[in-house]
Amino acid sequence: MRLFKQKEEFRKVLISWYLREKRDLPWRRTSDPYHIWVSEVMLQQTRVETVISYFERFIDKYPTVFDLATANEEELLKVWEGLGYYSRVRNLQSGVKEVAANYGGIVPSTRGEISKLKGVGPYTAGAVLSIAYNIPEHAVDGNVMRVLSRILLIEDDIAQPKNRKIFEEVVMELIDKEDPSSFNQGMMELGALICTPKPKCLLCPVQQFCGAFHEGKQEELPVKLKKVKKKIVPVFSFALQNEKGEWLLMKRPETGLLANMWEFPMIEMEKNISAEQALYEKFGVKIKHLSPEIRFKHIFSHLTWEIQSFHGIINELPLKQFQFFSEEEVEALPMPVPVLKIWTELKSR
DNA sequence: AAAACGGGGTC
DNA sequence: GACCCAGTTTT
Repeated sequence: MRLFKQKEEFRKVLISWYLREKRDLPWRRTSDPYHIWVSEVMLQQTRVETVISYFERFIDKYPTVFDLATANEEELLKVWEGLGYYSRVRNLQSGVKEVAANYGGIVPSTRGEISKLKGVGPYTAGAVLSIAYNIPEHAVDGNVMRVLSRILLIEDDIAQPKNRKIFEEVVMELIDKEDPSSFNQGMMELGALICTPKPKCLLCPVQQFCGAFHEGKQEELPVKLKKVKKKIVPVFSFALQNEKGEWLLMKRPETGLLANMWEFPMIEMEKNISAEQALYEKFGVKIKHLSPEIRFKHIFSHLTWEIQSFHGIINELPLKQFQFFSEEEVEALPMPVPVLKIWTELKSR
């Protein structure tokens, strides 16, 4: 392909564009591998603008590997609250603990070692190695696959896991050995700013290298076939107070959806059961008066909750496994966004 | 290989 | 409503 003869020119153009146009982001003001690592984990499936404030707060609170290694898990979840994919932060702490214990607090600098850390997959490994240590390793994310599929007219389905290897091999052929950090970040920045799903080819610094542009196929690439059919799950949510005005919250299981987050008791709605019946059957609690609160949908990547929330007062003696919290205590617990939404609504009354 | 795993911005 | 975002882990 044409590009093969112009690899050096491509690198030069890409990197000079990147150095000129790159956004000023907090994690670009540091070379601390741990800080870079944190940013990469936060950025997984998450937009840059969303991550910025979380990153600054997180680094402020946990400036070193050792600060994070010794952090309290519930406090950690609270800092992550609203970011989503909460297993990321538990895996991150697990990985950081290993670095503190087995690597003297120094993030390892080989793909073999860093990839063994919890939460560090092929992308994050390559990103930390190239950005923090300037090692020529591939870091293939959605941006890079989109950019390369267009430049090289790669029509393999990027939703298929086995095809990721194609892009990794291309990057290893193409990467700049002198400045792999700017090369990888340049590819991603290009995907974020120019080679977007709806590409801005007229502004593109590497337009001359782009096979898709020459053939007018930039809108058709990359090929991505996977389609997910989402389930709809109707749920009841019960905000219950005891006679002292305290709130009943329950901690979700330690694995699965929203692991270890706190919520008002929630019940998946079956058949045409009433809220009162559901509450009695699941928790053995009888409520005199259950008043309907807000109804709304909460959309996850793989399912949708249709939430009907209720408010009620518990008069009878609560079971011992139930925990009640004051308003201040509730606010300190990590809660997922749909629960925060109900809570905010209740407080506004 | 496919599904699970959050939340929000955009067109 | 569909897409998709600096993906990884579990099944």
